Amino acid sequence: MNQNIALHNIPAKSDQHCCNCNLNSLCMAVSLDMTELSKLDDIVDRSKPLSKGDMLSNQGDDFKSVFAIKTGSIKTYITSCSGEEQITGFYFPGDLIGLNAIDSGICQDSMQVLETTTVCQVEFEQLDGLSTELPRLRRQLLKTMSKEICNEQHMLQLLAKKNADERIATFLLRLSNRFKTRGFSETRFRLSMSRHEIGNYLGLTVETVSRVLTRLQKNDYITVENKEIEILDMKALLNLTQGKDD
Amino acid sequence: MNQNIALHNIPAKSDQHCCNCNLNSLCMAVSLDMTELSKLDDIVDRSKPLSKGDMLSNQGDDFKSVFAIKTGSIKTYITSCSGEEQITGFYFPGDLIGLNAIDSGICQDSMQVLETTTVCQVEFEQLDGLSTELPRLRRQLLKTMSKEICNEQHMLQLLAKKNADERIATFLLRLSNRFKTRGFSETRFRLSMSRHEIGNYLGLTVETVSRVLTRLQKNDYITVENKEIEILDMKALLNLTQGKDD
DNA sequence: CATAAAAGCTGATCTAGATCAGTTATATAT
DNA sequence: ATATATAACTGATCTAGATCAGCTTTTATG
Repeated sequence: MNQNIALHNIPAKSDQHCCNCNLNSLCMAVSLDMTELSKLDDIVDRSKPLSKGDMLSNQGDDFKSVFAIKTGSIKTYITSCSGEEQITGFYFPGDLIGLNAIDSGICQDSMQVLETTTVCQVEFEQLDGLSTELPRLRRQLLKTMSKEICNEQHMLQLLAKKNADERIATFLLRLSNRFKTRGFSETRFRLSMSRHEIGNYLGLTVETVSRVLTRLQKNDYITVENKEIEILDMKALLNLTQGKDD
Repeated sequence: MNQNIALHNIPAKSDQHCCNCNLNSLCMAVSLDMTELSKLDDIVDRSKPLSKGDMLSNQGDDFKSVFAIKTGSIKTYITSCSGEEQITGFYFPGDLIGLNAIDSGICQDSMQVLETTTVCQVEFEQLDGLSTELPRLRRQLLKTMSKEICNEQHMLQLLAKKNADERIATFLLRLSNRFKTRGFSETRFRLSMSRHEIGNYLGLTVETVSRVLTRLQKNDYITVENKEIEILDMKALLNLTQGKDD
């Protein structure tokens, strides 16, 4: 039996439902049952793949939708009145972004695609409406925002207190952890962002990012080959993040 | 007629209801009508005044309640595994704190009273329950968290990109703004936190905080007398926050 | 009220990381 | 495949703010 033909018999769209999505245990759909999933599914718009550089939102836009990432990665950044950019986060499959615009009704940050990426778009008013009948969805939205606040509080600590080595080590371990959660390798992964973007996010210059990565490689904590990272000594990196240098 | 006696005829508790609270247009009660306010009132516990140094929560505690500040001020901070503290925010009357624990069910930060302070305590499970019947309350909780995320994103930018003068100027103007919103003077106020705490929050040492405050005073942008601040030249401070030095 | 402790200020020195400058490698376009 | 632009790396130098040290002022305590 020809597998290709068999595949053709299955409508391509069949995977394109929340109930079949392998991320429904990560995104806002977590904890919903089949009936609830289908209600969520009704208000989700799925995009064709977006290309590197595409914008999901621009700071100042009217707030309409939130986005759940299916594949790829996205950076969010705020632009100060003097035009300076500050990257506020990198997001991966299962992440839900855009909720920070609820208060003002205006997009508070810009969202740019870092590599070929697909997203699920949900109009916030519809999501908010659905959450009135699905307590678990309501709770999940609160949880998502709560977690986002905690993440940012840890970033505050990183920026206020940690040196360059500690920042980079923390960054790599945090990525490693997030990839692990998503079922990818925790020791080998590809950085979809540039050194410049890493530096911007971590409050360091490109040069410092380069130097630290080189140093970590010389210590045999990691190997770096362009955007490919392999973590060789997780424990050493973890010690670094805690300010120990032995 | 003796006013004191007249006052005695009014139960002391009469002000102690959401419907009479002068902060009900600032805290989570914003946008609730009288009926809704009274339902919120039913689940609010009001504390006797807390003293400087008292803890509202300790990082790691089970999450039970959120707090709305009535008078005074509170700092929140996270403690890293190596025991280092990072102040994550200063909070004033009308502010609602504790929502960042929703995700984990564990208090993610410690909350300490900076001066004599009174708070309204609300069990989160009750608040969450009430929010199912009061859409405006539900929306307000989302807004509060959304705003908190945006605030922290601006702090990320401050810590990643701004120099010491810009950080202090931004800090003072932000305080000024918050006092203004609360009906206090925007040009004269008292810092309830120490120089050490300001430095910790802004990623600076105490010495640098002192030096910058002295410098701003020498430039006639502000006057500093211990904890009393007067802003003399709002525009100059604003220019500073935008990285202009003329 | 006296006294100890904590908070705040200021000068001198040091250093992590920024800045500047140049090279090499990679990605994109022709 | 070749040219060009962009990203990444590395060395040399500079500097903002940390660190160290000593002093003064304010606050807390018996």
